[in-house]
Amino acid sequence: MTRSESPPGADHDHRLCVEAAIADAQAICAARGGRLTALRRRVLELVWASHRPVGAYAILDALDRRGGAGAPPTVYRALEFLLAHGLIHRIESLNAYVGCSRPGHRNAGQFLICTDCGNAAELDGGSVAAAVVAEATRLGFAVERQTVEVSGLCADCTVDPEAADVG
Amino acid sequence: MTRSESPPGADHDHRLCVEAAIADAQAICAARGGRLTALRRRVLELVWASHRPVGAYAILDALDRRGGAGAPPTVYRALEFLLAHGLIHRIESLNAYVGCSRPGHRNAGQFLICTDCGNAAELDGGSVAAAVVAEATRLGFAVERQTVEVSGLCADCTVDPEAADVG
DNA sequence: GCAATATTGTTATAATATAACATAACACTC
DNA sequence: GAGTGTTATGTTATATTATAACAATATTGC
Repeated sequence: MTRSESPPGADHDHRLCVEAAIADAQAICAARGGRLTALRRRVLELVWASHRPVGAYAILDALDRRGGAGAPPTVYRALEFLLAHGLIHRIESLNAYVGCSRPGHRNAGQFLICTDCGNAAELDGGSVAAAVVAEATRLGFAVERQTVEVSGLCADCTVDPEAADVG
Repeated sequence: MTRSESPPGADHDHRLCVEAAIADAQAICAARGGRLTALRRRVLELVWASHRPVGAYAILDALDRRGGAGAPPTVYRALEFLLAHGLIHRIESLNAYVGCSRPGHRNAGQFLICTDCGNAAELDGGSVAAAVVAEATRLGFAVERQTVEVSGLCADCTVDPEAADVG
């Protein structure tokens, strides 16, 4: 249930990420009475297939290949469930979905998205969220939800733009 | 060419916003050799019809009613031009477009979006942008572009949720 | 087992966006 | 001011993302 706070990196063992994500999901669903059905679990695994945000229709295709379900609502409903329980995030600027790296830890949904390798790293967001709230408050605005999506080059791709095409 | 930095407010004279936006656009296009054609100008006016982000198809409908052009590419190309020249912004979380309140001033594209009245106020973004860059840099990430979209209740709607349904 | 609820299947369609190619307008030169 | 290259717009078709509406099935609690 505990994971590194730093971005994925080019050389990590991604199976551990997936295992941890599933374990977290089971724990959270158990605690909250949500049902992590086979379908929802498969969708969660597919979202976690890499650290790159995945489109709903890519998930649908992958399900199809594994003999899974056949229509968009199947996937969108599973995504909706996973979003509601904080197990995944939606990346607005990509219309895509990515696993939440610290479910249950009330993170603000802030992402560094590498334009080279496509990986999205989640920030813990304390200072950025605080700056947002401070600025908003100054203008009399009551913050409910923040979407912070920063694109650029991640550490791996800054060093060697070829290196980091990794799950 | 100079405008208030504060959010629109429920009682401002919106014609001044539109006039200023058009004047800015003319100045910027003149300076940069871009052509603010009749179509592009009409689309810019339609985006500026309010401080609420507008969808591409809403613009298309409005053009139609005024006897304008008839197909999506018409609108999307005009939006693309206006985006490229920094005259409008795209709100990713709404798939919609809103006028840039300070074109030419290299703003970061940060927005406070009221869930009640729908208005989107643009931040100047110094402190938030700085926090983002600081956090990213700490992780070795080179920032290229930021998307910051904060939803919540604006000052007008916090005071009186009925009041601010204004351009 | 049976009723109530939650989940998934299925069909159709809405909403947003772009590709590809044809035509028209403009702007520059001679 | 006719010819030419470039930019802009028109047009048709289609891709991509997402949801509505209703039927069927599975699960849970009794």
